[in-house]
Amino acid sequence: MKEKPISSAVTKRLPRYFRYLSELKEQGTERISSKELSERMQVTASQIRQDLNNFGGFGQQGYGYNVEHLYSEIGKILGLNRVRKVIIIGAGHIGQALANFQDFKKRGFQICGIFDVKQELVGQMIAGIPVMSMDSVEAFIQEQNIQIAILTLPKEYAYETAVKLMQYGVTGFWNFALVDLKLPGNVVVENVHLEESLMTLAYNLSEG
Amino acid sequence: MKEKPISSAVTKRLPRYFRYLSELKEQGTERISSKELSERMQVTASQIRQDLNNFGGFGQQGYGYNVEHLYSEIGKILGLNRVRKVIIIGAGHIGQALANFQDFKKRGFQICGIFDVKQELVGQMIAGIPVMSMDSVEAFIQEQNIQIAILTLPKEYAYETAVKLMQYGVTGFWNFALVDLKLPGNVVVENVHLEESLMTLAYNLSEG
DNA sequence: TAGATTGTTAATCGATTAACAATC
DNA sequence: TAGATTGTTAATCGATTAACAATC
Repeated sequence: MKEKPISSAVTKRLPRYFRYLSELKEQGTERISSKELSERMQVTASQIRQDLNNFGGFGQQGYGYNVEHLYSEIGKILGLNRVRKVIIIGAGHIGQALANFQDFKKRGFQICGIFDVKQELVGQMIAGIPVMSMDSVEAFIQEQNIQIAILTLPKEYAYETAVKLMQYGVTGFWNFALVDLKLPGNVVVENVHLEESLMTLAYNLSEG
Repeated sequence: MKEKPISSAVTKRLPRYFRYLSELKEQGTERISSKELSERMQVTASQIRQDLNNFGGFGQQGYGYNVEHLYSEIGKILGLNRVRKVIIIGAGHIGQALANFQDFKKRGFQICGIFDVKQELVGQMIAGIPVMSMDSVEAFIQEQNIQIAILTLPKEYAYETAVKLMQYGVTGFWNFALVDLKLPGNVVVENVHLEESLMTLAYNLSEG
């Protein structure tokens, strides 16, 4: 049983396939060929077939892919079929916006609490979720069995906080702080570096 | 004069170089070799030298790179040395969070206005910026010479709105709506698809 | 069956890494 | 000068695209 590791070039494209399939499903489209999908998505049909075949043969010669089935398979591959408990660290503007982010539920992410070091924020409700003190985060993670932390705190505190949260049991981070978290051990970090995205925009604008 | 197009693999790494150089500068480091920087950034020294040499020879044999100088050069390449006028379309949670995003100013992005179709939001102040009606966006863009629009509106309206804004004079979009904006003509679109980032996190968590 | 379209192998292309002569 | 480190060419690696036999 040799596990062939799938390149991140491929896995980063999965959510986009998932999105297009979700739209096709809503439109009531029953089947789609790699060629048709490639035209919509502006990629090559070859790439679509190669990508999907990393995970299995979901299509059928002469027919294409069944939209409903492929959608559900990619959902499973992405791990969207399970529920995950999440906390937000930092009740600032971005933390608040994310607490109100409606897509979480749809994707199995359950926001259980928001934490902040600022005592004056504690007790406040954000999107129906109470802001709690960072003092209580350890007990909360362990009692509630929290897996994921969303980091929306100043970059200065991101690393030390992440290390502590790991020790309490967190295994995944959605990191909005502008640092590269080099964490020891087996954790997953997904970065959203807004500032870098903004600079890329600036660069491309400067090109003409 | 043959303009060699620089691959996006390279240009997407520039903001990260910029960030590390900014940190080095703050620490007071005067010079750095590609080898030293490669260790900090966890990339190869070869890649750093290759990347930088797309834009010019910023280093010096036997010495390395002058931090201050390289920082400023990359800033110029990224186009951070000019001021750009920006509006936010959509005064929802993400729009509000971005209005409060402090890094804009630092990078030459000047938020001039926030627009929303909801009349009850009009007149409200967000981060010292007034929310205006979408009815007045055309005149505003033209009078104020707005270049960039940040799209934080429901995906259903993103495309039609973007097309209009283009016609009014906007040349760049920072798009937070979950659609691939295929816009006609010469505009720059930088996407921030939070939902896709979240799915990537889910996928990586599922791997173990 | 004939036509369509997959799954997969082979060819191409581009990006990354290694190596080293040039030079500060 | 000797040592360090660049800029750049060449080698390697990986990802994308093309092609086509298999098959629904």
